Amino acid sequence: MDVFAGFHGRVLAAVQQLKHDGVVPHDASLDGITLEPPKDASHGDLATNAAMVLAKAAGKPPRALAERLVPLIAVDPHVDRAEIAGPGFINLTLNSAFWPSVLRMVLEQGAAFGRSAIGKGEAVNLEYVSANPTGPMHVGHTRGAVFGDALANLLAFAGYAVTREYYVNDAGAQVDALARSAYLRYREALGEEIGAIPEGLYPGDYLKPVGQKLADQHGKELLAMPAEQWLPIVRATTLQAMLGMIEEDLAALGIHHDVFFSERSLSEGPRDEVAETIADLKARGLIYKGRLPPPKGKIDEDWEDREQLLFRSTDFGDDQDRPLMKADGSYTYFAGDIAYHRDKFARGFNTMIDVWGADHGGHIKRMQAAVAALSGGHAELDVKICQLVRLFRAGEPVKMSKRAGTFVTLREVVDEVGAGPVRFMMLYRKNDAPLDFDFAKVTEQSRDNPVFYVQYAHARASSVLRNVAEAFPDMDLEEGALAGSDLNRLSDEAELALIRRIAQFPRLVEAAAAAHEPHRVGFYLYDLAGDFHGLWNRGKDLPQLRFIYESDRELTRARVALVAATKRVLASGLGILGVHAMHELH
RNA sequence: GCACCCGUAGCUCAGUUGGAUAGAGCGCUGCCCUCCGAAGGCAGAGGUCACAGGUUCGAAUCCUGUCGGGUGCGCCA
Repeated sequence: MDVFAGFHGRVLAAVQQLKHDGVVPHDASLDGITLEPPKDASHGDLATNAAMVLAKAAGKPPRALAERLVPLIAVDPHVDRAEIAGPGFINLTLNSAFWPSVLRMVLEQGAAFGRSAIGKGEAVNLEYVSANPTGPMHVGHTRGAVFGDALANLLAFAGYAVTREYYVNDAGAQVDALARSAYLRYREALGEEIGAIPEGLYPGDYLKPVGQKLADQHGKELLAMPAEQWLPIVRATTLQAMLGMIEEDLAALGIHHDVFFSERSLSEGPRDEVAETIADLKARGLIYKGRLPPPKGKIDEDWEDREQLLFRSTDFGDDQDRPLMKADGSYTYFAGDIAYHRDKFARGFNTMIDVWGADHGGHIKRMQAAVAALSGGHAELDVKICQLVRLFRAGEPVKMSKRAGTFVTLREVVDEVGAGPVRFMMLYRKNDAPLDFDFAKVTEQSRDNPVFYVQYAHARASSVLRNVAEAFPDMDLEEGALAGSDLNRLSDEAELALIRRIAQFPRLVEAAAAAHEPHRVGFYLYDLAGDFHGLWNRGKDLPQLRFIYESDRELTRARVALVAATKRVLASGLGILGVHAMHELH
């Protein structure tokens, strides 16, 4: 619940009054009216643009409207002053009783502070990671995994019912290649000399245990079978092993999915959902047989013009219709993906979010077109693209090559710097901007490293609570008890600045959730930590500003309440990011 | 050629969905501290928000075009 919601209501009520008085037309829209803390603190605690938004509809200058609104708003007992400023802003200065009430709210609500109901329990399907199950996860997958997971946390915090889903690409030719690779390892496990792994197969050592397992389970019986027979067996065992490995990799980052959805099950389950989907789209008149122009910009010698089954994605804003069937008669990946999203819709999801890698940006429109088509416009798909991560070691780029086998795995990164720093750094950037990840930087203890800076703030707050327990052993440090302290004693500008920042947390959560942008939480935490450290530093010069002030027990108690509230919001924010809040640095 | 993303301080990036004098960290300059309550602190300089138009009370933000960088462009997933 936004701590400022009451004031927003007050502004809207004032506008209604003007409508009632005939100053503003009844049909004037109130949509654009905002009430938010201004960037510049000299503009008061809250500012509304109501007069400017309504000026046109009312046919009156903004400042004249503001004159009418001010007295209506100023009756609020928490509003000290309402002033007209600039082109027609109304700036509100809240009286000193308001800020302590915010702090009290934080301490009384505890972990619930900042939680929101804007999601209204709406079911959201969030699909992320979905890495091909052909080996361990590498660092390139990490960003999307962390992003998706933090976004899920954020949406849950904002009141959505989130399902975390992993689409298992277990149907393509690559999975057969994987199975053949495992079969070689199986023969190897039985003592055969297999030589080098052929081109096109997966050479990684991680398949050796799979080969061993196959040998343990099946002995030599697979050797006697024709490929059509052993392939499904080996494939199933290998996929299971790969998924187990991926789940472990994800668990190292604290990531757990609710649903692993098999691509293969779409067409090999009890129903052929891909065929159903195509029939569905056909019934809607969105499928036809036609030809596509050859791809431009590069010469493809294998290109041959042919008639194929196409989906009319151009009807929904795509710039080309898209094929559903390959030359050999099997479905394209896109056809399966449509069926998959149709399945999500059938499961009751009207809001879907997919997290994809940068190389799939060109597929957004067609997938959104498909979702619009198969849901009759009732479902919405947002696709979040995570740009590349560039790895650095002390400023030097880390060279990676999949072919040379020098790529860095997710596990290596987590083992080296820890899950928390990895998560925080991966989230400390907009998802659609490239990200530099420096192994040295994330473990550095300085203000330059936001992970450390935020963790330090939480640890420092914890430390204060430990110290106060020594100075005042009988003081009840539970949040609920601290809420009862005399918070009016907090009057220093640095203290108020910190409270103001805390007060913004609920609004920030809602904005970040609405925009699907978890990175905003990370930046907020950095600012919050800055305010907290700043207050601490003032206590360095001015001992009377220190949190623990032994000659004034009640003042100490009020300040400790502020520290506890800060700690709470830091912990909640870190919780959204999925980063464990540390009580001590080491 | 087309589509999408990006272009903000010397560097790395935020910018509350269109608000007031565009912010932070690093780097730079100057001053202070060396306290023990763990990252030293404070202040300052630094900007044509790539460029040109448009929309309106008001644009870094929305629209059009240009330039520059990235990604992708049927039968891979």
